[in-house]
Parts: sequence; C-alpha cells; structure tokens
Amino acid sequence: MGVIRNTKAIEELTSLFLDDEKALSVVEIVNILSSKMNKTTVYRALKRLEDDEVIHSFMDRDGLKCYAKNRNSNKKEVHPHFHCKSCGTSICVPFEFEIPKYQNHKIESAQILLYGECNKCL
Amino acid sequence: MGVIRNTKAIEELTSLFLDDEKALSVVEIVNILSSKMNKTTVYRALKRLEDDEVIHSFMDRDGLKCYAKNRNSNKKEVHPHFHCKSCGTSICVPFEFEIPKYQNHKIESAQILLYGECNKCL
DNA sequence: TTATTTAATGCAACTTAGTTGCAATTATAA
DNA sequence: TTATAATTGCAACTAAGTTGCATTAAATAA
Repeated sequence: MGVIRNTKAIEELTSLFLDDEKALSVVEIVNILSSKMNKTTVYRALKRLEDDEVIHSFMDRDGLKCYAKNRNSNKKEVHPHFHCKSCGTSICVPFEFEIPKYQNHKIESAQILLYGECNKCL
Repeated sequence: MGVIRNTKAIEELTSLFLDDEKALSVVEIVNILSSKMNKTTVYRALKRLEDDEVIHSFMDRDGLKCYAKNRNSNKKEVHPHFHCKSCGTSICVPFEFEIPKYQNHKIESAQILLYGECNKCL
C-alpha cells in the first residue's frame, strides 16, 4: 500500500498481466525480463504490485511462486488455481469460494490448488 | 508403492507421525533427526512413506513442504490444512472436501490451504 | 526549471530447500 | 549363509529467493 512509483520495471511487469486468467511463475517472469532488468528488481517489483493489490500470488504444487492479475473487485478474491502437471502452467479458475471457519482459528485467507491435466494437454 | 524396507530411518520417521492432526515441515523433521541421520536420507525416506500412502504432503504458504499422517481410509484424502502465520505450525483440518470439476480439465488432486492465526496464538 | 528526498535499481554475495551421483552398507528373500 | 536390490552417507551441486549497499531515477517542493 506504499506509494508505488511508475517505473520501467512496474510498466514491464503490468504489461505481462493483461490476461485475467493466466498465471506466471517467478521463473517465467524472470526469464522473460532477464534482458531488461535484474532478477532482484523483478522480485521486489512483484512484491510491490502484490502489496498494491494489482496482482495476487499463490504457490504451485512444486512450491514455485506464481502471480496473476487481480480482477476488478474491491474485496479480496478467493478463487482456486489450476496447475497442469504436463505443461506446468497455472491458471485462475473463476469460481467463488467461501472461506470456511474452523473452531477458534482466525482464518484470514485461503488457497485452493487444483492439480491435474489441462484441456490443451489432454 | 515399491517394497518399503523396515529401516531405522523409516522407524524414526513413523514415530514422529503419531498425531493425526499435526503436520511437520521438512525443516523441522530434518532438525529433529539431524543427529540420527543424513538429511538426504530424511528426504528420500519421506518420499517412500508418501508413495506408500503412510503420510501425505502439502506446501505451506512459505513454499515449505510439510508432511502429516494419513488417516485410516483407503481412498485418497482431501482435507484442508491450516497454516498459522504466528507460530508457523500447520495442521490437518478434519473437513471433507469435494474436488470440483472445471470445464474439460482433468483434476486429479486438490489442496486447500487456510492461512491465519491458530487458537494458541490468538 | 532546478533542487531535494526518497523510492527503486543493479550487482554481488549469500541463504536455504531440495537433488544427484556414487561408493558403502544393510534388509530381505532364496 | 549368500545373493540382490534397496537404502544410506557424503559431498557437491542446483535453484529460488534474500540482503546490503552504492548508485540512479521518480516524485515533490521550492
């Protein structure tokens, strides 16, 4: 939520997240931008964009951090992500998901990761 | 599903998973057993126990692999896990969860990770 | 426009989870 | 007991992600 500056890194990164559905792993992002900026910059700029709620992140099945664009809604999104074991890509699944309650635990966020094979790979 | 041998490593590891609820991260497990065996052995034995469906694994919010005991049921369990942001511990949440369908994707497994603060930390 | 300040960047070095190859060891079945 | 195939330890490695610090560049004030 800090003051986010309109730098070249932020510009390049936001231009990668045009699609509502497709998620990108940090490895992909760092590779795509390797000739344009340092990986440290990528990591830090992604963090800023996430803090600013422009994008959101999740861990795929391999423990690799992935980012995707936030949809236009004020409240924090809770939707599943699908990770294809064949091609390795991840997508946002446009399902609503209600965060469950559990005893006297305070649940602040939830992540659902679906794992299998996508339509293209089948 | 290979022939799993009854070695000291397997014995030590299974003795860590007595509790149905508590999950242990690989880092914890490697630390607990550091004086008794090599970390490579820990990783490999955990993999065997998981293949053998004695334990199951999931990624916590920090991308750290966690393991927990399987309950006595033949079919693959699908239950959420809760990861406390304060104390860092994770537990199995005894809820049933139905794996959703999505278009023409083949969903083989699903993971739900709840994140927040546990009863002890609140 | 210029000066000031503060965020953002690049770089190199580091941390840590997890893996690999290989030789030595050990559990199991014959 | 012996053969065999799985398991282990070790050391070296890979790769994701972080940190400190000097430099650069936005944003804002003058």
